[in-house]
Amino acid sequence: MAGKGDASEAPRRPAVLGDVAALAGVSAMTVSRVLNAPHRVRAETRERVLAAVRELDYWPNLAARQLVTGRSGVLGVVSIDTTLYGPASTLYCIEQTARLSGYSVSIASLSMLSRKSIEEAIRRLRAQAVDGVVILAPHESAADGLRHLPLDLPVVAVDAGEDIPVPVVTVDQRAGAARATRHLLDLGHATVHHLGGPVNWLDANYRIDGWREVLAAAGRPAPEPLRGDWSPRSGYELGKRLAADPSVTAIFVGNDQMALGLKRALREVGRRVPDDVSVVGFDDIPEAAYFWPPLTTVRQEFAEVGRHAFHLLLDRMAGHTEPARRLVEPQLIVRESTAPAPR
Amino acid sequence: MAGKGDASEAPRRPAVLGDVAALAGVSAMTVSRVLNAPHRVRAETRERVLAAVRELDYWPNLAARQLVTGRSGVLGVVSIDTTLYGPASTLYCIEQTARLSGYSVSIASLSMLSRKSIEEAIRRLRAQAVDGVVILAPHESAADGLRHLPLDLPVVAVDAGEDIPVPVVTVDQRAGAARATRHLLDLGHATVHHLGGPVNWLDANYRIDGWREVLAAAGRPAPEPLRGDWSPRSGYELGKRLAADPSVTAIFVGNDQMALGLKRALREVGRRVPDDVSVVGFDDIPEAAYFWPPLTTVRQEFAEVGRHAFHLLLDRMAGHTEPARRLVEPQLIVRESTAPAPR
DNA sequence: TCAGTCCCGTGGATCGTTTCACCGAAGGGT
DNA sequence: ACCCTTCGGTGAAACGATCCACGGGACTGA
Repeated sequence: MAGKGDASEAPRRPAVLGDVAALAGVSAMTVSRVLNAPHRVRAETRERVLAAVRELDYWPNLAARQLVTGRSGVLGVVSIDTTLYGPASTLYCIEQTARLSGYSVSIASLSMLSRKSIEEAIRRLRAQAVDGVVILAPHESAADGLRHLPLDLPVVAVDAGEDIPVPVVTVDQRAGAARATRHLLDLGHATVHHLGGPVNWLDANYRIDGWREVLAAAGRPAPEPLRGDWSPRSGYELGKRLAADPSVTAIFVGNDQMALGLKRALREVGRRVPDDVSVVGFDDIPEAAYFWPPLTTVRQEFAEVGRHAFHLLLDRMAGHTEPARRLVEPQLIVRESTAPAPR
Repeated sequence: MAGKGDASEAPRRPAVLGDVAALAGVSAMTVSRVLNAPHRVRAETRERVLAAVRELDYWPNLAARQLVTGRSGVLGVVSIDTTLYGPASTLYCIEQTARLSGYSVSIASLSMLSRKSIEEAIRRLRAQAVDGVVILAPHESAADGLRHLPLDLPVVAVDAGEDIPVPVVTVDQRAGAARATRHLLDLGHATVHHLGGPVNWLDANYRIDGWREVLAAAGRPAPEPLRGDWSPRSGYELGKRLAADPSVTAIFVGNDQMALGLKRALREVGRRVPDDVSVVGFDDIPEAAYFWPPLTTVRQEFAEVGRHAFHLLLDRMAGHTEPARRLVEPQLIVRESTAPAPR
């Protein structure tokens, strides 16, 4: 009545290293070698061991391994709201890249960035014995947390400020904003208004810097920027103010979602895009090309950011400690929401 | 020159349980009790131990704990493309909920759902000794993977099909689609066309079922549904076909992004929404309220899905094994993209 | 045949925590 | 003064993989 398979499969206890060794007729040491330094074992023996591994569906117990090696093969990612397009994309790409190198990733998302919440998240990840951490910290109040990190934990930050003791990879927000602004000036607009992100978001501030610099270089007045919260709603609310001012003909918006809200506000008062006012967004979310009109925007290569972050982290874990700042170039995507200034 | 703090802080070896016991003047056993069953220790002793814990900044080594208990306090989430709004929101909420109960979450995102890739992801998570797994598997080809899960691992699925040996929590897609379709019929449209998601996505199919049922019940003809890939681009491409047919006056679209693309196609041939044709989407992404016109759509409460998934998983881990199917009610959000049928 | 490699086994220590069985001491209620 | 409960200590054995030092065997090439 044994059916197929051996009759003694009742226990179902997951196989351990010793079982593999026994089945392959080798010692535990050899199995361990096959797993961790395959080239040091003769091909024939190696095959025999691997066959046993497959046969028993053996997978090494990471906890045991970690206990002795001190390494876990797990990376941590701490991030604010992974529902946002940017963090979500970056996270996704970090995970994909990490997996190819045999790492898993554990997440700790924050509903709020502060020194306390970051420290708390790091502690949780560290308790899990992650080998390294990527912090997605596009927030000013995160900087404080980043300056007081435990020194023995490899960390890299994404979109963090300057003056940070860890490597940072970030999209060159300043350059992106500059490109957007210059594009609008080149179209003949007298000046460019700005609807930016929240006050303590670093990207928001860098974008304002880039925008201001270009205006200054061109000798144009820089209107006071408005600050939204990234949501379409805030773009709409603040957009109503801009829409009411007939002198504004060009608006650079801090992200695509707010641009969407802004465009609705413009439409509601009968101002056409791009005929009456030109709009440039930021991010190039998948929807942007299908807004009406299709949105001119600045594309951020989040995938590249993720890849860089991972590789910088690997460097860190390998002991290289030069703090680097890796800039990823954004790209202006010209679509149909911008046009020459009306006269 | 010791400054503040003790002079012997050179070694910096993280404290272990024994250190705490020594400092508090109790045995290791007592420390362990304080950590795992605090009520079994007198308040005074407990305080002394906790003080030592704080003093040494002690955190238990999870690997060691896990090695003996077999529990890791880590949950796994396997998901397709966490960049999509639905999975991202669900994941976010699972993580938030899990954290409150002391669990961490580890992710395994898939670029493709198949039995093989699911098994592989599960294996990776299981090697990390996760205590349980949530699978976000809105895909038909995932069903095969779900039917061959290891029996000893607590699993719950989100958005999975029927006939699955694990608990499932899902939004009631059929009901959502039915509501959308009925809404359009109530407005006097002769029939409702459908632009759906990819063939092997379960939600897409359930939505088609719901749409068909309502049409059948009303005795209306059901046009052949078109199938996109969720992207605005596909909504646009397929939308051109619908836009070219003057007899279509009402379209129910499988998600908001495709609805966006569709609306662009309609606009390009001069058909107005909602005057000439009414459009209903699905998901209620944050942008939907700011599309032009604001999109009538079916809202999915992903947060609730995440919470339910987590609690079902807790049940499973506690040993309750009745397979449940928990339905979350979607909600029709009527905005301005729908109107009475033109005559 | 000899020296030099390369493979692989032995036996046990190690990582840090939980858990077991048992027992002693202190304190409260009757 | 008795019993019972609660609190806490002892000492050691797990958990499963890695790592160490060493040495013996098999193979190669000259």
